Amino acid sequence: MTRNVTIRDIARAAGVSISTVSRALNGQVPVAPDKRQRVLDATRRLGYEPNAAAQGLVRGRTMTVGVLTQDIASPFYSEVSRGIDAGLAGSGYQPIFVNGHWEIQDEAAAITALTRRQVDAVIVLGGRLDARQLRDLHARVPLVVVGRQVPGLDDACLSVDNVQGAFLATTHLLQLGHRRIAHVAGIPSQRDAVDRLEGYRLALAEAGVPFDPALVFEGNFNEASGIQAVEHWLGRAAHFSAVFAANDQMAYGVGLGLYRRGMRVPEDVSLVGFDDLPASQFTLPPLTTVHHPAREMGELAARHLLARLNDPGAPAELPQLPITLSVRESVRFARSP
Amino acid sequence: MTRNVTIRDIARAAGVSISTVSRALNGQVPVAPDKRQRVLDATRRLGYEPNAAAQGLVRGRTMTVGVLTQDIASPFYSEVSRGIDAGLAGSGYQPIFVNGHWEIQDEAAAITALTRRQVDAVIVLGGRLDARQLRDLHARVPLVVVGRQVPGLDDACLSVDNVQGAFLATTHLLQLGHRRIAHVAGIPSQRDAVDRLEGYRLALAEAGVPFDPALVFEGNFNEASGIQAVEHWLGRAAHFSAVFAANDQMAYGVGLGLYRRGMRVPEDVSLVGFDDLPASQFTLPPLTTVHHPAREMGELAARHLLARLNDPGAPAELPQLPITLSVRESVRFARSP
DNA sequence: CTGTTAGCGCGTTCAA
DNA sequence: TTGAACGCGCTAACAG
Repeated sequence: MTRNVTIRDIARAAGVSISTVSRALNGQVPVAPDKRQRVLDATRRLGYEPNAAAQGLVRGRTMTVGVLTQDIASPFYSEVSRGIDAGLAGSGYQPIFVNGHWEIQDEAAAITALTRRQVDAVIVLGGRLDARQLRDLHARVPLVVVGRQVPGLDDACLSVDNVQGAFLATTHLLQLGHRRIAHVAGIPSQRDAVDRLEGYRLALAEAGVPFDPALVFEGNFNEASGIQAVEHWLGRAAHFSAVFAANDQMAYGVGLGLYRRGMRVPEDVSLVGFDDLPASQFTLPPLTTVHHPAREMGELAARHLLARLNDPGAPAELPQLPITLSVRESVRFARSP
Repeated sequence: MTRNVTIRDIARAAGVSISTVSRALNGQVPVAPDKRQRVLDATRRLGYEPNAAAQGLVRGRTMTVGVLTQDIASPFYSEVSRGIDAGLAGSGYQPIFVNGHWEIQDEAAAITALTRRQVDAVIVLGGRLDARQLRDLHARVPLVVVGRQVPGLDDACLSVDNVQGAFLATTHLLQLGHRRIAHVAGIPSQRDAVDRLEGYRLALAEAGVPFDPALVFEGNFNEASGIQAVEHWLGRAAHFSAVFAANDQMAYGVGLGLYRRGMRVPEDVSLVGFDDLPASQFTLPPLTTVHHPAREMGELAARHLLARLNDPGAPAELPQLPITLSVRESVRFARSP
């Protein structure tokens, strides 16, 4: 393409030095009004845009915050990203998103890409990067980890009490009289999954309902594993009146699996999810689910980083966001046996 | 944080000049094996990462392609983005995503942000930017516009034949005996919406079914407007046996609206969507919908740009991707009247 | 094969 | 208030 117009072109066109152009544009230092005007005119006329890379090089700040997400099309992380976008709006900082694909190597490569781009801060959404790598990163740049609790990085982690959320969901079912509650768990290597299973067990224990391993199916957080769970249970004639899925996507799958077998939600089986994705308001029936404040977490992470960027001495403390249950229509009283 | 380690630190540590470091790392020019090794060692030991901004400055290429998307959490554009991500994988180019929020001003600001960052190419997903702005952009940097057909920019646009897609959907319904087919249209200022309405009308005309304006509801591409459409029709006792929604999200809303009124899909009403979002495989029932090759479009856009970046003289031609119907379970024969 | 040097575009001293 | 000059970190001639 044609060579970009640079500050020198503007200087020449306005008949001033490049430092005057710089000053007129950045507006910290006083500049004679007429010269300022000439610079502004030339800028507009030639369509000048300062080169961000050059600015970053000399200023030592690039005004970007890197966001490592796992899958740009994952509904849950998209919500967090949207929050980040909103939290950064108007701050002058720009998010740059990279994908880790839930693969340690991709994640590491993505972090490297961010580092090379000299991002001023980093937000990591989930992922498998181990604690050491994250601590190393934290040592080089302000960091917030969303959706994970990393040992030794507590004040940089923003997550929700998953045990509590699952407890809430299960208790809701229990209070409605359900006793045979099945659970579609998530990937056991992910802490969230483990915690949610834990919350489920805790709630059962508290209600004096025995835990039955046959009612737990290990899924992978995708819709398909919800279907598999139903097939699995029905194939072995397991008996249950409710299902708690470790995320909404698996709950959708459960709904479909049940439908395929001619069973209705909530008439035959009650169903509760986890995450409260926007889509869950529109499923058939609308899904009762644990509300995960994804959007808010993103926004909070962004604002927190901005605060630290503007005042490195600012106290770190990230609050833990409350988790609630969104009660909709996928749950009913258990029929008396 | 602590000052970054630079090429000079490596040079010192390895006892060579900075140009040797550069050469050893970039590996185009021959370097003595022992020196190369010393450089590599120092690099690893000090954790050196080249500053991408500085590289970009001198090379004139930043190895990034800017992606202007509208809403990072929109299921459709996420799919396209995922395709872009895949298409760029391994090329050395990195996508950087910015959001336009379907607001001309935000879009313009986002483009400016990309320009300032000296992106080597741009992909625009939808949006409201007018043809002039896009042509200006095209003049400065290789560009592909996905999901829109911009006058005067034909060889840079990648979209699908929306008329044809809607025609396919409507014809499918007609062939199954439906005569009263309602349509939830999209935002009339968006070309896709207009084209899909057009395809619907064309199909009706070809089948000799009169067009009834009372059966068209103008939605806004969100789930909620699907519900509204149903309320609207039922409120005026409109009579229909099938609904074609201009996108899947509105189709979900239609499904829910119908459910609220005690009507079942497909037993009482047949339903067809447009886009074939991943979620449509798991709705109740799985949705028959026009398959929009979103992922492929993203990938194609990326590869196309890569080709042009590597060989600016390469022929431009972007193919038009075929559009098909994904037949699932939301459609049935019309009951004889 | 290697070191020295000249910029890439910009912000920021330092003098004037 | 302004311009000249320096340097941010790096690559690419240019001499050796």
